[in-house]
Amino acid sequence: MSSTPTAPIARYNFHETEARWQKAWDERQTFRAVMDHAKPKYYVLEMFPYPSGRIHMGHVRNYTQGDVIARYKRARGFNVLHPMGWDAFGLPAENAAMEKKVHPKKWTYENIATMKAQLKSMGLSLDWSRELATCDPSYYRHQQKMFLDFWNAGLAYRKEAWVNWDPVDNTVLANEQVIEGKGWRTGAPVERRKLTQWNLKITHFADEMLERLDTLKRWPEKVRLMQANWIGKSRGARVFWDLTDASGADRGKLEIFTTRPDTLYGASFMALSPEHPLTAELATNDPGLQRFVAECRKTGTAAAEIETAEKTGYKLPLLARHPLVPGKTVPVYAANFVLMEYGTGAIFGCPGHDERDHEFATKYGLPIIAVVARHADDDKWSEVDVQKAPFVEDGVIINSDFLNGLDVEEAKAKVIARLEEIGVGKGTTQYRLRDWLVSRQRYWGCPIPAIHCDKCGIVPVPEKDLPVKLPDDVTFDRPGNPLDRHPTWKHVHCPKCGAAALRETDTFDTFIDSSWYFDRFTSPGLETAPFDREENQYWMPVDQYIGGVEHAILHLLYSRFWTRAMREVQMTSRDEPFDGLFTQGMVCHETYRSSDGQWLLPEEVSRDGNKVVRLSDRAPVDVGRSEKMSKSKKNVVDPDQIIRDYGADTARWFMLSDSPPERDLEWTEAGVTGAWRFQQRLFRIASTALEQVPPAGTPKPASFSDAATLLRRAAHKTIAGLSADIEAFHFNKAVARLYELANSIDSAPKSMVADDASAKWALREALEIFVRLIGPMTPHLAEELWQALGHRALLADSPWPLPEDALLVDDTVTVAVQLNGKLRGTIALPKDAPKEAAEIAALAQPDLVRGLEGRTPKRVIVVPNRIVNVVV
RNA sequence: GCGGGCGUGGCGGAACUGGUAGACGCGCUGGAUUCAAAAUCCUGUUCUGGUGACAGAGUGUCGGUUCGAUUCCGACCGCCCGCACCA
Repeated sequence: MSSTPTAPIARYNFHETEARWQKAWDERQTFRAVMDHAKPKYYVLEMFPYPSGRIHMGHVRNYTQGDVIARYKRARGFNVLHPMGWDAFGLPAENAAMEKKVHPKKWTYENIATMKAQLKSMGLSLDWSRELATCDPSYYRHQQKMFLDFWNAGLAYRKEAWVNWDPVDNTVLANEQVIEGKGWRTGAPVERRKLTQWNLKITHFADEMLERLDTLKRWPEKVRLMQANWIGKSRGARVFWDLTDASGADRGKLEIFTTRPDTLYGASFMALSPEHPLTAELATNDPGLQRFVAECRKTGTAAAEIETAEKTGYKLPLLARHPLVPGKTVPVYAANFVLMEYGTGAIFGCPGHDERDHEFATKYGLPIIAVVARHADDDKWSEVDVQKAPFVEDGVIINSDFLNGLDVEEAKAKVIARLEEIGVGKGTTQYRLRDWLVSRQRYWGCPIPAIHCDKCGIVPVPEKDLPVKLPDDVTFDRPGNPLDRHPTWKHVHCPKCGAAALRETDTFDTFIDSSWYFDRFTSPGLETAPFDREENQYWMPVDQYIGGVEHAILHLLYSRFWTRAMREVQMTSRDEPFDGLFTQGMVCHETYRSSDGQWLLPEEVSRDGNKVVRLSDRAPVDVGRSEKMSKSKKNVVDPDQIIRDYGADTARWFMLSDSPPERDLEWTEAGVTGAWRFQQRLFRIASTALEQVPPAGTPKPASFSDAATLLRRAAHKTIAGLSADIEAFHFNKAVARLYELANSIDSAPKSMVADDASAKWALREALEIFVRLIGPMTPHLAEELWQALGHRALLADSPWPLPEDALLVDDTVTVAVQLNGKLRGTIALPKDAPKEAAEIAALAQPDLVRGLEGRTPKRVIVVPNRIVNVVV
């Protein structure tokens, strides 16, 4: 028998294993969350997906990260809520309806079924019993009810405003759906239209939402900054200027906003937005002005166009009286660079100290007055020539009567006080944030529960009539909103007077659907309310939210608003929905192009030496830089295929390796096979070690050999380090630590004395620790090995290992010996050795002695347990 | 223009509050195993010089603080992200 080769250790069969454990978790409802006041709760949530058809690698990365946290927290004894749902309303469903002649509902639910199966194959620790889809009337009925409550509380209103209109699709577009001035789907230049639309009063909470950003300690600084910039608070003043016509007759007041009231004495013109009501009024009998306004409207909103667009103005037949300088008047223009949406739609021009005003004044030959001088030493200052270029720095106020000699900040306060005193202005705060326009002329969205009655005006749909359900029998043969042309749906009776009336045919922006789904997860299926107060109180807020940084403003801002709106109508007492936020990086891949410019899929090309060729004809391929995976550039890898070829654990492991989770990850074939090989290697290491370890439950030996202690130290240090890494989202470092422990376990048997029972016990201990530590990352392999180790309970139900403190510190340390700050050698010292001993040992270190060349040390710096630096 | 981030081997990336730069992985080198290959195992791998012990250089560039700087400060160069005619 000795000539018979030992049977090769079986390869890890991930197909069979992963399916088996997924079934086990499913059957035992392992991840079902139930309220339990005896345990601390932990709510882990990843941004729910839009059911576009198939999951992509971005999803895989997002849900893997969330699953690591969820499984880890669960092992640490938390009552974890980790739900999943579908952001199921939206434009792509309608586009599919038009292009593929399939009903949006059918298309959406089929996609959900496909994607759910894909997510299940990843082995995520999700509570699927709480699954929801926002397109389900049982979900959106509550949304409609909340909207009515907000309306009632004055947080929802209709207003006429300039909106982005796609002339091909015949619908309003959100700002984010306008890319470089064109509709994102049609590519048609977006028009500006004045329409009456529904808005939510997000500005009501502008200041609170800004202030509270500072308290979101577990949010990325970057996201908080982006939100702060978006809200855009600036302090300044509103100033009223009396207008006259050329003959001096009174023409009313003009209100402007400025952040630089200190430069009021430098005013040389006034400028109105082309969309300002006064401009419109004057245009009625001024064809030249009409042409000017029309011209301004044509200018695109693209950054490049704005940058290069010349400042142009149209002189109005008006003069403005300076509020502080009796007798002084300045001309009034309509100007293309003044935005109606910000401030009051009117400004005063101070060309001496503003780039834009300077350009305008130069063009129209207006006076340029210096009112701020450069601050010099002491109380001195030097005037700056502002004729060629404006002086925009802080300085000392000059040529400004009672403000002279003050610095900018002092002058602002003083001039505001004076304006208020004489009643021509007041200090104010201005926000960049605008109210949230939520109407969409689209079918596949939540109907807005309102009725238009000729007699009663806009009437809310009575609560008993909710939900206003979307009709199924609609057609997509023409562009525009199918609800609007539905034969019967919109014809109703007014709930107030009973007369014939029309239903609102706009639907809500889908960002509303995603503004409260995390609350709904606390009470899925509840019919009487959006959520049960007690359940909601128990589970909310979300402890850890994970998603892409592309939602830094929109979704996260809207959700923060919706939470406050619910508070306003006494549904909750909460201010913020997300306690912790993590924004993950994108998944990228090289791009490939054939010589005729066609994009190629990664699976269509092959590396041939150092060249890349097309598989079909070996033609050379241009390799482009790594970019975010996108269908349009075809640089996508299908998660399904990866899971089929390598298994879910491999995909998960690769997603966590190497790249820090907040940074972009480059998907490579080599990386995946590397991850796969490690899974196989682990299985082999464990199988080999299992042959040597004592049975489960063998008592801990009274003493340990050196080899045993070495391994135990490695294992216990890994517990401590890995726990810290996971808490800090350093998954790449956690992976590196696990490689190290795997290497230790692998080499341990080789250095083990044959009959060292303590080392064998330590080997089992290290293996058990290792298996528990990989549990959150590669749960299937971990369960398999856990069972192989002789455990009957699921690893998913087993607690996280705790390190023995005594094993976390070494009793000897390696101390570096430096000569003039340069490393010469190292010495081994007992931990916490006295400084004197360290110095003596260091000065005896042979490499140092040689380096000293007989010189006497001038000074010796000893940093305990770290370094001894000898200075000569 | 404003705001923010980042520059470390051939590559992805480590390095706690200033204390042995390059952990871990990929790739590559040489070797073992094999008829051969794949897989696996062992060895080496920042650069330059040297057979070698070793020496010198080195974290975008230039300077500063310090016994000691990837880390702190100043100036510059490059890349990335967000916002942008916001008064």
